[in-house]
Amino acid sequence: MERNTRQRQAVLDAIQQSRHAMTPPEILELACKAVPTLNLSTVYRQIGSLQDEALINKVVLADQPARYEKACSLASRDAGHHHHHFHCTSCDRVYPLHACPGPMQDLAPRGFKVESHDLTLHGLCADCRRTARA
Amino acid sequence: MERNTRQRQAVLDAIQQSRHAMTPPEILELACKAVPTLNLSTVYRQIGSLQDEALINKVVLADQPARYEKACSLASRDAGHHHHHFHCTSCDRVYPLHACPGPMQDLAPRGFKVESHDLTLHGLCADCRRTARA
DNA sequence: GTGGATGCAAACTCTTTGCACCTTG
DNA sequence: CAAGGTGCAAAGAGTTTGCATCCAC
Repeated sequence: MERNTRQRQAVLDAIQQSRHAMTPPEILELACKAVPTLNLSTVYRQIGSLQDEALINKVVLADQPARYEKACSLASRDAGHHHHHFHCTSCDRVYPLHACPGPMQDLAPRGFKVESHDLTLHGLCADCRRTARA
Repeated sequence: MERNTRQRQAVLDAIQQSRHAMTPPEILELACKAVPTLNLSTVYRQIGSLQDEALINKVVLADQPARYEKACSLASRDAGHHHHHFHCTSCDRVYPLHACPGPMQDLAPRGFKVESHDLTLHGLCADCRRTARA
């Protein structure tokens, strides 16, 4: 898939314009504003090719539906820049984080070899925290 | 659910005897050795009540099927002792970890409030590492 | 004996796929 | 015009539920 259809552009735009990772139904809803006939199957298919082309990343958190975010091409590291996520327990949005606690070999039992890690923080995002205080 | 049926005992035994977290089909397969007529629905229902009773924990890692592990009642902290997991990329097993890098408030953007975190390490477990070296 | 648990089948959610029609290059 | 994409509907995994039967208490 690489043909530049309206559907493809609508899906890509939806994901790139959002500050947080979105689920396929959310992507559909947003992209439908540009292409009303857009179908969930097409969203899934485009999500598939956009991932292959490394334009977007799949973000799956424990016990959460799959979400997709724009691949932040930090100009430096070519493929999937290592990062983590923050999950707001109030609005249920997932935001990218740019910090990382670093290597984790010491947390594993002796004999285990750590090759990578995933970290998710849960709490209140700035918007929800502000609202909660009002 | 609290009646002590053979099915309940078989499901609980299967989960408690394992050193690693198991998926529902794995639990079924193991528990079927004790109760051959055991059904996946029953496994799911028992998993549900065992969780309510805090005898087992659900472990869901990104892009992985749900798994269940015995709740390690460290005698100290009553409910769900905070811990993380190690996922072996070779044998696909999930092991509990007992170490934790600690609080993570500094990794979140300003304005965000961190309340908890999930961490998963990926790599080779001791068994697979040993095999790989042979 | 009776209410809760079980087994089976059907329903549900999320995702993928087959196929005829439509669109991009 | 031809290759590839789209929309719809149906098929698949994983999990839940309705219901008649069964069994622990």
